[in-house]
Amino acid sequence: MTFNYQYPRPAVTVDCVVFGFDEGDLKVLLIQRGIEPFKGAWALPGGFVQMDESLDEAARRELGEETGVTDLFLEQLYSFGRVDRDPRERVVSVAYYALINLNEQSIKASSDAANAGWFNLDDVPNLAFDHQTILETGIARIRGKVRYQPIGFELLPEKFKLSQLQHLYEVILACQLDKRNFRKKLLRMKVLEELDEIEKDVAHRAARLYRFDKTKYEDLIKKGFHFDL
Amino acid sequence: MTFNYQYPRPAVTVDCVVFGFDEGDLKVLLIQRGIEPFKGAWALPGGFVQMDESLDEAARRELGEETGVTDLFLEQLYSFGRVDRDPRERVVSVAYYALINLNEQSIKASSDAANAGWFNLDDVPNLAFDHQTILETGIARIRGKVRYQPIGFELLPEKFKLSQLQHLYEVILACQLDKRNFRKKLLRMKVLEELDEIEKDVAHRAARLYRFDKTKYEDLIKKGFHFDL
DNA sequence: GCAAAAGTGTTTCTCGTACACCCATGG
DNA sequence: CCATGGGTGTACGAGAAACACTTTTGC
Repeated sequence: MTFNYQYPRPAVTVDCVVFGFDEGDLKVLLIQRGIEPFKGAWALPGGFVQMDESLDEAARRELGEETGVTDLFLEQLYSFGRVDRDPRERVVSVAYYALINLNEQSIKASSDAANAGWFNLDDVPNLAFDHQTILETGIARIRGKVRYQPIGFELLPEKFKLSQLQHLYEVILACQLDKRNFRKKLLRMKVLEELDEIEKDVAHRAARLYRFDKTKYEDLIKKGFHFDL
Repeated sequence: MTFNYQYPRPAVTVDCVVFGFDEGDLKVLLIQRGIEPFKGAWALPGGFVQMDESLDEAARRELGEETGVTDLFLEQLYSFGRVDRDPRERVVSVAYYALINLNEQSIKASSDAANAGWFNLDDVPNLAFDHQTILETGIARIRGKVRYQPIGFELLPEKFKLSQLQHLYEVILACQLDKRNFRKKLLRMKVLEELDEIEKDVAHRAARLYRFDKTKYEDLIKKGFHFDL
């Protein structure tokens, strides 16, 4: 069975830049391609958009199939349409980026792809297609967005220490932050809920745990509050 | 002649939200549709992506065909892919937004479309397809982006008065700004070149003209400078 | 008692904000 | 001389930045 159209059409795919944070490093999920072209090369997870699903749905479906994770932060990134970005034929790819906490979730490390793995951002191999560009666009996006949107929390467990949060920002922004100033700033914002719990079984003073309070955050936004760094 | 594919494919279009500023108001360019569906309704300019052009090229070509303007600020906005966004068939639209100065450029007010016109933002009619959503996304984008990227200058003539710039910001951000503080802030940034020229033939004290210095701006960026409001 | 991370305050300085009057020009 | 918009300075307060020591815990 084939489908006939009066004019030629690009194929439409979604590709996902999935960022994970595993208690120290920011990583990205890659899939090793099992078929040509670029067989054996690493690539971003993705696939064709079906006719009965929206772009968002396609991205979420692909991610579920390839990682087993369905409940994550997912946002459209950019669409890539260079004429020759796929050697076989014209393909337009709508890229998404996702944020995931690698401690809480257990990620299905493979699927129909030959292999899958988490790569440290400065240790990424050459990627298939224009996926290097897509990845760079994704990195630029979270670098920019983390400063004025509370997306960092998506990469942490629900309950976290302030030092974890600070370290996350330091990794993403590639800079050093002052502990006291960081704490003052975050706590002054009033978007963190201070929990009664503290971490357990550590060989040093146990840290207090916090939780991001989305409700409070949204209330503040309505009042004109701007999250900033 | 028809084109046959093994799997069905969405059609791919580009749609453009073209913002213009005409010495007082922020406007958007709309086209009155000459054909079904939504014949007679107003819509964003746009059209199908050809197989031999990238998405950016498609947007620029459509804009050239419908407005006669080719040299303008154009940036990808978002891709829209709701399954039923076009009643005829599945269409994925990659939306762009463009900024244009309506004083300097003379806009070809029509083309193959039945009619075209500039609409004040709070005077936009019901739009075809999901173009209302696309327009709102575009408005949200410039509202957000104008604060931390120097895109406002794209809407002004090359040489402008500080009061024009301030008024532009007031319109886009829908707020009042203090004249003295606004001037101090902008001049402190050192991205404006103070020209020797002043405006002519006005029934009041003539204003000094300024020009945005892109080179200085890019130098500052490299040094870690952040444009902000 | 030592290693390792948690937690805490003060000072300085920059910048955001609020605010009112005189200036230049054309008609 | 009047209407219109152009142009300027200061005082206050909030928050950014810089900076070092004590606390708690497990081993």
